[in-house]
Amino acid sequence: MRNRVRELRSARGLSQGQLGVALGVSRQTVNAIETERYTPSLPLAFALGRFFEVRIEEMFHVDDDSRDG
Amino acid sequence: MRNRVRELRSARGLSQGQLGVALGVSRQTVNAIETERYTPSLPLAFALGRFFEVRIEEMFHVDDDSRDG
DNA sequence: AGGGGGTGACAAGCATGCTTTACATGTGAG
DNA sequence: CTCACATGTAAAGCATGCTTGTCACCCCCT
Repeated sequence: MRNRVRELRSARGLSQGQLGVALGVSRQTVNAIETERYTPSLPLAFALGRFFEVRIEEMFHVDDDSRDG
Repeated sequence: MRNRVRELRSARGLSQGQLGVALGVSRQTVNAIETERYTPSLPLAFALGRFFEVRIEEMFHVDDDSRDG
């Protein structure tokens, strides 16, 4: 799942750790999402969308590598 | 995670099984989402949004029962 | 030389999404 | 009554999200 989390985070001058605290997840989770080692859960995607004030579909897009599209 | 999947599905006259086929998941998965026994993954939420042509935030909303909001 | 912040990654372990299989209920048609 | 279909739920098992802990590399500062 491609995403713009790093872009949105660094535009706000935050570290991965700071974003993790703001979202209630670990630094490693933020890192893994940014490096696309895994796809966040729907609740975490909502938390990201709320935090950055963007729609989920603006932040994530399917990369043609998943059966769910 | 509250959702409008049942509403959107029945408005289109589809069974849970038919929706499952359209989404590439099992009938039980559709049922469990509609009865809110669990929250779908982000890829499945995307598939639902595409199928029903609604934004994810229009279809799901957090129910104050999750730390991720 | 040493310390600090930021990042990338891996491992073990627990929680949850999703599958198949299976059983129960209700409804409408023959 | 029997059949078909839609729905609700449960259990076992596999896949994945997320945690803590740890190691490594970079850059900057002292």
